[in-house]
Amino acid sequence: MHSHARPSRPPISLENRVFIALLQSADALAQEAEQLVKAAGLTGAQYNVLRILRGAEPKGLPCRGIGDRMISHDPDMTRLLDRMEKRGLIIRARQTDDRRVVKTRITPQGLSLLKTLDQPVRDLHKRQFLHMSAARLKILSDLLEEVRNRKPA
Amino acid sequence: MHSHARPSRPPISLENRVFIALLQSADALAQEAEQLVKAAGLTGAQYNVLRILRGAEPKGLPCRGIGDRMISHDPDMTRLLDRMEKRGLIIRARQTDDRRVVKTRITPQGLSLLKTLDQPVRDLHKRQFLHMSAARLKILSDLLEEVRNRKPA
DNA sequence: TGAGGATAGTTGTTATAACGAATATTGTCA
DNA sequence: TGACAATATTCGTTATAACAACTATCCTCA
Repeated sequence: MHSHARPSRPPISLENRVFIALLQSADALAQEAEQLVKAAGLTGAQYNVLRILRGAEPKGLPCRGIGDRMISHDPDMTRLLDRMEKRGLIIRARQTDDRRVVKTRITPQGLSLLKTLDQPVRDLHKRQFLHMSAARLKILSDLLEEVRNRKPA
Repeated sequence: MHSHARPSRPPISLENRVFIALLQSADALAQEAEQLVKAAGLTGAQYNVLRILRGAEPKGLPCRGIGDRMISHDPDMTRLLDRMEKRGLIIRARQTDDRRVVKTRITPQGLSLLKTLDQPVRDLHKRQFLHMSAARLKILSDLLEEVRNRKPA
């Protein structure tokens, strides 16, 4: 055996290739979006929370409900919301009927900040998929749905 | 105007839906993989580095080269590699011809650790896409390639 | 009614990520 | 050659993520 022999590598399966392609594509797209919202002083997670809370108006959502709806589930919702509350983007109020629950709502400031990002984000996504036909985008959308809706083994 | 009016939300475009679906799918798959390699005491990034370095044997790679090949580019390669070197998974040596460059190689320990994960990771990916036909996987693979190879506007 | 368990959220701690500035080395060209 | 830009990596600092333990409140049912 040579000391410089290439270590045996497992064959790359189709599944493996799709896995990697999926993660790389997502990371590239997410990076661009992250950069965009960073100009408004937001992280991707914070932007995501704001959008969720706008969609949850006027009722607001409990801490857990936000976590469930997030793209990538954040295990430390409390302090994520702490920072956003400190900046006046959201407001929290403990429920009177069930005092365990803290309902979070987006503030007018949060809403107006979010509004300034709506068009730029839409434009970014248009650019990100500009080279793909609507038909192929639809197929991609369906396939991704299929990936997500798999039954856990 | 009502105080409880729903804030106006921008219409959700097809591009937007695909963006979100892509990120959610990637996150779900990545989470499972992360859990798997965590059993071996590795983070996803560390596992990724080990695979890259196995593929780069016997030459090894400079710090920057590893970063370029990673799924999600880590801006702090130095300390990521520091931790791995401390655990004996990799070894670093400054080049003599260009003393700016530090070449990193995987150690036999790193290789054997990686080897114990090969089969479990392959099995996981098989399970993750078990419900999809090879034909549809191929289409997905091609579409993702199309996403990644877009020309920057 | 009251003990045990479930649920919602918080907090402490440690490790890692993110960002920028700094160091060292090499290439370029006036 | 010697100043200046480019390249490769490291370091200092701050913010955030990850994990686990903890508090408070509510629910169930013997």
